[in-house]
Order: sequence, then structure tokens, then C-alpha cells
Amino acid sequence: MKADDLREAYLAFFESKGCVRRPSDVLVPRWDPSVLFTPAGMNQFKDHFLGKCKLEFTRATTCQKCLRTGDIDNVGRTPRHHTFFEMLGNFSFGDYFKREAIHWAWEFLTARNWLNIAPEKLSITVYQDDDEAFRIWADEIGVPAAKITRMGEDDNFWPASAPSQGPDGVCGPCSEIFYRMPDGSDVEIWNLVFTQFNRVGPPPDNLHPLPSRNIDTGMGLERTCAMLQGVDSNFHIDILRPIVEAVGEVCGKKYEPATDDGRRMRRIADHVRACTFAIHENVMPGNNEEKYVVKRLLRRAVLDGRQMGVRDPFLHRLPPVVAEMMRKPYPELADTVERVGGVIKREEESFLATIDGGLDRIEKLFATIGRSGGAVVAGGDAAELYTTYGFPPELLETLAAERNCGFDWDGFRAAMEEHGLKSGAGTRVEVFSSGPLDALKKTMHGSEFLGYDAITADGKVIGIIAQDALCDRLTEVGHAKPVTVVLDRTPFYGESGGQVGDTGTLVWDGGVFEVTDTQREGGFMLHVGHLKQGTLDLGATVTAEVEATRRAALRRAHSATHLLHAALQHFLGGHAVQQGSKVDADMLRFDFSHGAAIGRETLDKIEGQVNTQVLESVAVSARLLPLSEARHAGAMMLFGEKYPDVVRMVTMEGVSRELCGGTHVSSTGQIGLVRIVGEESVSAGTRRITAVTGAKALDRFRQAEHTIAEAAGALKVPVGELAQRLTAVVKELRDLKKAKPAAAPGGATPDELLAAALDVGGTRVVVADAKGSDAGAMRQCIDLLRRKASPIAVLLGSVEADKVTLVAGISRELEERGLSAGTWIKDAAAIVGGKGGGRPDLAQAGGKFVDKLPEALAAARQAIERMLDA
RNA sequence: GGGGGAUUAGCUCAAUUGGGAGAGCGUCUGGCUGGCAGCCAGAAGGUCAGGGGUUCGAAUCCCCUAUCCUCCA
Repeated sequence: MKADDLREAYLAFFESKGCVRRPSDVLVPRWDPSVLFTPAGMNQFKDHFLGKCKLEFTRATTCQKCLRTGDIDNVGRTPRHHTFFEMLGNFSFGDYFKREAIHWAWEFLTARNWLNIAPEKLSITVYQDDDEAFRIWADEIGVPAAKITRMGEDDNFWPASAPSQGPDGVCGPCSEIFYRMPDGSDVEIWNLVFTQFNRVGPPPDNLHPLPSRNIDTGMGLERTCAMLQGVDSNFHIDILRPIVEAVGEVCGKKYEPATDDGRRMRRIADHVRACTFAIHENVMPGNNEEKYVVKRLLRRAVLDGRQMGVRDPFLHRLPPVVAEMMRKPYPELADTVERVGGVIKREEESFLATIDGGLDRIEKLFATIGRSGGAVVAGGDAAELYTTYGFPPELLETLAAERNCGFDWDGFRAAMEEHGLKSGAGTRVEVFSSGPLDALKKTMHGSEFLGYDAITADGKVIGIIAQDALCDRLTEVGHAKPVTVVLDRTPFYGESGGQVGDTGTLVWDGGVFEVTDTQREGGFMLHVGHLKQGTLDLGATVTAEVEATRRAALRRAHSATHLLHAALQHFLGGHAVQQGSKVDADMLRFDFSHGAAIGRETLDKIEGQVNTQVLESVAVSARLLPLSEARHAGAMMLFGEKYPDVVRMVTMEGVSRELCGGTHVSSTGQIGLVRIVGEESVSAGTRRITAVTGAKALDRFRQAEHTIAEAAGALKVPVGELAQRLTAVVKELRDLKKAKPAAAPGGATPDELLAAALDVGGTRVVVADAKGSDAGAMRQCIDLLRRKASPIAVLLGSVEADKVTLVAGISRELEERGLSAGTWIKDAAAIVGGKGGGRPDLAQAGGKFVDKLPEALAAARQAIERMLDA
């Protein structure tokens, strides 16, 4: 059975059992802060399981794309580890339970018109205390008791070991189905999780039955395919083997499964599949979070290629193969495959450059090792190369081996652990976090948002949260920590879609609450701020007033963002899609995909088009409509974005259509003015434009005019001649600096100094006051004298800016005789209250007593005579 | 978000304990020369990322800022 057929069969089977077939969630669930990537089929149903949302269906089935990096080191080595994989699942939210889940799993696996697997090849595990599951398997299904194993909480409980270790919250036993492979090993193909308990505190008696029990099951697509297709590895199934073979092709090697290179090819195939999906969803390789995971996967794959002898970028040729293999379930991959390839290629090149840069350092490292007679690369050195310069240890080990050098892996790991400690482990959000809002979520869907049409409205207080807990009344005026007020309906916009939250006030009879920020969570608007006056009670009716001028500025900035987005698409191309944005009062930041810096000229064109559209006063409208209709209308949609079934489409007629929940002007003319003030790179492949609108744009122009006027005033020229005059002044300054005489000023030229030189035993001695010269001029003078005569000893001194500067130099012969300019100058420096030093042939010193310079020079004259005599 | 590193001529990079800013390539000029990076001689080209501090003296040491690289979460 082909993978495509298995996927379809599974979904069709559970549809026939009343499950609603839902599409796979995105691979990168930006809505879920607790995970970077979708780790399992149930992820998109978290809120359903917790009863946190209104259920439109109570049974579902999906084929979910997943990514996990926990077992990354095993990928390619074992037959069944992946980073990217697909999980078939069926789910019940308080609907069917253990009995149906088990019966249906068995039916799908063994029924003749479904998978038709011989029952004797299957075995079962259940949780040790789960007699109910055991009984269903043994009595109702008829599995021989010998083939049902009771396992402990670390294997057959979800979350693993929850009863004794925690965490508190929903949990339950699970039951796994294994298949006996031709080689005799048993492979888990299906895990049924029965969430039926709420854990409270440590054992005993800490598992309380849930009133509403859930089913969460997962069947690995790849391993089930391997079973059905009778192949020994997941990598040899119909949708993976061609990718592995393609890796061989682009690397110029034949795929031989049992070799080291075979292992590498499988790993490359896995990683490129994962990255193709992730980049498709606009996750670019980068330095943090999911971006970093993509980068690391790519680099591991490139390194594997390099270890096989490939020296040029090759990975970027593989996404088309991935797209072809995954075409049936994910046809959208084909639309971005070119862009994905480009992103991969850039990262490959960047990594190769990193390696090249590191090779230099490696040579030095080997030289040091050779000198000290060692034959092993120290773990600390390897870790430094890795953490600082990104040079992979595996490659370093290979290079070391070529020089008969060992590699200290233990030391390396120890150093890396220390590095991890130093950089600090971040705290992960709990998978099932609970908060004070949960109680509210069970009774209400959220706050009604009125802010599209109004900025003032009455609402009822349905929640007050202080110190992370719900409370009934708020009395303390002047509390330090902000509190949160939840209303049933409100004109306040909670931060989302990049637009920051509203500010304003809540007023009621005898009371005022100042709102400094508005956030949103699960459909509720959270008014964050401080009680200023009176007492606020739960259930009270308040008048919510959004700060009008700020809201107007936010609307201008948000609408300008849409105009900018459209202009970027127009001038740069369709690839320039939004990556993120921040909309603040008359200020916006817009990140988008684009590979290179945008020239001033193009930037001017973009700004020009946006402002033209402002002048044209295009009408802005918004309406709710089904997703499919919006797509048909040509609204801009982002890959990897999860949209609800009904969306809000903001239309600027003839200019842009975007799905957007933000607040907008009613006509683009209200924006007034848009000024791009910055264009920069945020990470490879992403650019950021910052712009100001309305009042802020005007301020900026005014500010600039003032600055220019001030500068022109300082140069005493009309504004129009500013640039010209400035260039001339800078040039003049440079010329002046350059023209500084090499000779010591104060009348004496080098020739005159030479003529006045003493002769001490055949050596010329020049000691003079080089009035007003700086150190550089005196140095040049000494250089000149040394070229004109030798042997010669010169010491010049001068006073500038309340300080004495001395410079001394001697010619080579004197240096060879053991004299030192440094020694010479020290005594003289001491007299003027300073210190100094330098090299034997040239030294420099300074001091504070400006009136003692003649004395110092006299002393220097005597000193050099003594030195020459010695 | 945290750790490490980098920023010097148009490009690639040097500069020892703090003591005169350099090399190769490229550019320009002159000369030689049929040869795949032709040779020789010479020249121009620098805010040592920016700002502050320590010091007689900072590319070098300390602090701040910006940008880039890199590892970790």
C-alpha cells in the first residue's frame, strides 16, 4: 500500500466512524508559545481537550505533519527515527472512549477491506493498572492474554511517569499496538491515549477521574508504511526512498544502505524534508528558536555532504524532489519550491564560508599542537572553534585524523555543557499551562470587540486579575503591580497582528481605572493598568474610553503598512511577503522576505507610490467572509498561517486586499504622509523597513529642516549651498592636516638642526625644542635626520596643550652598540613629571611641567654624552 | 533571550608586553614584454565601526552603542 493510499484510507475509515476530517495544522504553530514545532497530532486540539473553546465537533481525524528534534542524533542510524514525520490520529473530546478507540483501531488494522493485517503479528501493551483496557483487548477483541503486556507508568502513561512525577493536570494511561517485523523485532505502530484523570499533588490517591474523558491516538505514517510495504526501514518506503536516492544523485554517489555514506544520505533526506516544510512556512534559517532549528538541520545535512566529499552547494537541488513526493497531501509545496531552494542555497554558501574561515584557525591550532608535541585536539579548543566560529567538531575530527591527531570528545562535551550552563537555560512554558482566565474561558467565548466602529462603549466587568489570581473587587489605589480588568464588551483593541494595544480609561460612578496597555488571550481583551480612584467591583458597568488621538495614529500606521506591503510586492516581486510587523502610534516596522538591500532609488519609488495612494484618498473597507471567498477575491494569504473559517478582509480598492483584524482609517487620505526612515537586515533573507506616518512624519520633516538650517547657519551659507560648502571645508581641513610640515616648527628645519648638532665621538647629537610640534611631526623629523646622517641620536621636545611631549630616536649603529632610546628618554621625562618608553630605536614620553622642558633637554644632552662614552 | 567572537586601504586579511598603521590582490603612472593571474619600478588610497574612559602615549586595555558572524535555550 502506498503512503498516499494509507493516509486516505485512515481518514476515510474514521470519517465513517463519525470523525470530522480536519486538515493538518501548520508545522510551525505561531499561536502556541509552548512549542516551536507541532510535535504531535493532538497539538491543534489542545484547547478542545481542555474545554477551553466551544466545540463544533467532538470527534476528529487528521494526518498531521510533525517535527521533533529530540532524537536528532539517531536519525539515519536507525530505521525509524525522523525529525519530520506524519502522524495519523483520531480524537474524541468527551465523546467516544476506550472501548471504541480500541475496537476501531483493531478493525482498521485487521479488517479485510482495510489494512488486512494478520492478527497474530500484532501484540498489545496496556498500563499496569488499566484493567478496563486489558479486558477490552482480551475479552472483546480476543487477543490472547499472552500477547498483552502490562507496562509501567514510564512506558504506558501520558505524560510519561505522570502519576509519580507529575505534572499536575489531565493525564491518563495508554495502550500501544506493536507489529512483528520480518526480522523478528516488534515495532510500535499505534499509541492510544486515554485521558481520564486529573492529577492533583503527589501520590497516593492523586488521580481523580475526569467528568469529560478524551481520546488521543497517534499512528506513525512512515513506520506503518514500512510495515505494509515490507521494507526494513522507514527511509525505504515509497515517499522517502526516492528522496534518499536523489541525495545520492546530487552527491554523485550510489545509495548503499549499509554504509556510512548510506546513513548520511538518509539523514540528509530527512533533514531536507523537514527544512523544505519549515521554510515553506516562512521559517528562515536564523539564530533563535525555530529559525535556529532549521539552520542547524541544514548545516548538519551540508556537513554530511561535505564528509562524503561534496564541496559545492547541493542541498538546494532537493526540495523539488520533496515537493513531488509530498504532492498529494501538500500540493502547496510546489508553489514555494523555488524560493525554498534559494533560501537553502544561501545558507549552504554561508556555511561553506564559515568552514573556510575556520580552516585558517584550524591550521594555527595544528601548528600549536605540533609545537607542543601533542597528538590530540583538546576538547576546549574544539568547543571554542564551534561555539565562536561555528566550525563543526565532526569536521575538525576528520581533519585531525588526517594529521594523525586524536580528538578529545569527552573534553568537548564537557566544554559544551559548560557553555550551555553559561548561556543559561531558558524556561519552557508548560504544555498545558493553566491560568486565572481558564475559569472564564469555560463560561464565555471572549470579549465582544466594538472598537472597529466606536472608541467609547459601556461594558460589564467580568473578571479582575490581580497577583495572578481572580478577585471580586479592587480597592487599593496606587498599587505598584498592574492589574487586569476583563470586560464582556469593549472598544479596546488587544495587541495582535503586530498592532499594539490601546490605552485609555475605564470610568464609572466615582471611579477611574487607567488602562496603560491592552492584551488579548483566548478571545478576551485584557485591560492592563492601575486603579486611580474609587472601587471596582466584579459585575459593575463601566464606560470604556480609548485614547482617541493615539488610536487615530495607530489606524494611520496600520493602513500605511498595507500600502507598504502592496508597494513592496509591486516593486520587488511576489516573494516580498510579510514576515512580521509592529504597528505603533504613527510608527511602523515591517519585516518581509527579500534577499538583498534595497537601493535608495527603489526605496524612493516605494515611498512615492505609497504617498500617491495616500493623496488619492482610496476608500478603506472591511468585511467578514468565508475563507474560501476571501481567497477567491485575491486576498493576500501567507503560507504557514492558520486562518479561521471566517476571516476579516480589509480592502483598499484597487490597491490591496489583506486578511487583517486591525483597526484602519476609512480613507487612505487620513494617513496624511508616509515617510520611510530606515531599511535594514534583520536576518539572512529578511529585510526590515521602518516608517513614520501622520504627525510623526511631519515632526520628522520639521526636525530635519531645523538641523539643516542650523548647519547652514554655522557655515554662514544659504541652505542651497550647504552640501557644496561642507565638501569644500572638509577638503580644506584634510589638505591642511596633510600639509603639516615634517620639520620641527619654531624656525629650525631639519637641515638647521643637523648643522647645529653636537659631535660626540663621531656621533651626531641633536637635542632641541621643536616648539609646538606634535608627536607625529617630531617622529617624522627624527626619521628624516636619521636618513640624512648616521650615527645620530635625536631627542626633540615640545609643549602643546599644557603638556610636554618628548620623542627620541637613535640610528641603527647606536642601537647595535646597546644604546636605547627608551632608556635615554626616561630621565628626561622624569624631570617634566612624566613617564615614557618605547622601542630601542624610537621612544616617546610625556609630562606635565611645561616650564621644565629646557631643564629636561639639558639633562638629555648630558645623558646621551655619558651613554656614548660608556 | 543568554554566552563567545569580529569590525583596520576598493577586496582578503596582518600588526609581539600599549610605543612609527602594514602585506597580498585590485587601481593609477612609467618602462619592459606576444602567452593563460606577464615582468620591473613608482604612486595614490585609512575617521583602525561610532562614542566615552584609563594612560605621557590606544588599532591594542575598560565601558556604552551599532552592525555582522557563531553557539545555546
